[in-house]
Amino acid sequence: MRTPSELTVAFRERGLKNTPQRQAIFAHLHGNLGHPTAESVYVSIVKDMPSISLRTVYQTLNDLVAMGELTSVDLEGGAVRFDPNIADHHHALCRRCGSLADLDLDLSSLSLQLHGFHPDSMQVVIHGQCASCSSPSETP
Amino acid sequence: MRTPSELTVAFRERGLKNTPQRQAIFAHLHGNLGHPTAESVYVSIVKDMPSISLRTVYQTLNDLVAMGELTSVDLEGGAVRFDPNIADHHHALCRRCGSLADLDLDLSSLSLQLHGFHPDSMQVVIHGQCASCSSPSETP
DNA sequence: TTGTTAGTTAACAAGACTTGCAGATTAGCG
DNA sequence: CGCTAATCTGCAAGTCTTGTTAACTAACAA
Repeated sequence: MRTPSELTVAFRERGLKNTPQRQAIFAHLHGNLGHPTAESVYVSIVKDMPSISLRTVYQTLNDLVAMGELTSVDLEGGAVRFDPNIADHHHALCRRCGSLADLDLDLSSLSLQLHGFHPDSMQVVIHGQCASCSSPSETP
Repeated sequence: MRTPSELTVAFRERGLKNTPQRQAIFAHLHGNLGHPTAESVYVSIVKDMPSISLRTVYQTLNDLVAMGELTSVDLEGGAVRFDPNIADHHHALCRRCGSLADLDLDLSSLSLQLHGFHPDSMQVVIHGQCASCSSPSETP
C-alpha cells in the first residue's frame, strides 16, 4: 500500500474526495502488518474520531481493495482480513490463536495442469500452529 | 467419501443413528463432484423428502467433515462448499461463473520457510476463468 | 413386542459479518 | 460564499450458519 499522502492523490485522481475519515484509515493501515479486520480498524480509529461509522470503514477498505492498494484475505471462520502488503505472498494461519503470518513462497516450480483454466491469482493458506502456540510452555 | 452403506456402519460405530435424512444426504453426496453447498444439498433432497430441514443438512455435513469423510472448502464470497473427495487436492475457482474444479498439484517441491510454524494442512486456491468462461464464444 | 434412553429432528430465532438505503453533511471548486 | 456531487452516518436488511428446545425415534434389551 502506498503512503497516506500518495493515496490522497490517487483518490483525487479518481474523482474521490479526501476526507478526515479516509485519512485516518490510510494512516492506520500504512505499515500495519497485523492483518486487521474492518472491525478492528474501526475500533482503533473510533477512539480518536468518535463519529466515524463502521459502514465508512467497510466502504473505504473496499475502495482500497478495488484500487489495488490493499489485499483482502478471506479465510474460513470469521471476518475478512486486510493486508497492506500487496506483493505476491501467502499466509500461514494459526488454528489455535488465529494469528496470520505472511509467508514468502516460491511457487515458480509448480507445474500446473489447468486444462484450459486461465489463472489470474493464487492464494495459498497453510493451517497449523504458530511458533508461540506450539511451544511447550504454551499450554492453556 | 465412503459409500452410503459404509458410512452407515461408521456412524453406528460412533454411536450415531441411522436416519432416513442421513441416508438421503449420503446418497446425494456419494460421487458428487459438483462441490455442493449445504443449501444445494438441501434443495436437491427436499424434493423427495419435503420434511427435511436445512438445519439437519448442515448438521450432518458438519458431522461428516468432523469424521473426515467430507472436506469443506470455504472460499470467499458465499457459502461453504463440500467435497466428497478427501484426497489431498486443491481448487480452481472461476471468477465469472463460480465453478470450482479440482486441481492436482504437486507441492512436494515447495521450500517452506516457516520459522517455527507447524503446518498441518495447506489449501491452494487458484482464481481465474474456467475454460468455458474464457472461450471466445462465451461473452455474455 | 414393549419399554428405555440417548441421539436426532424441525422450527424458530439469533448471531456474525457485510451491504443497501436515505437523508444529512462536506470537500472541492469557481 | 455558494454550488454540486461525493461522502458520511445510522439503521435496516441480507446471507450464511448455529443455538435452543420440545417432540420424536432408532437401537437395544428383556
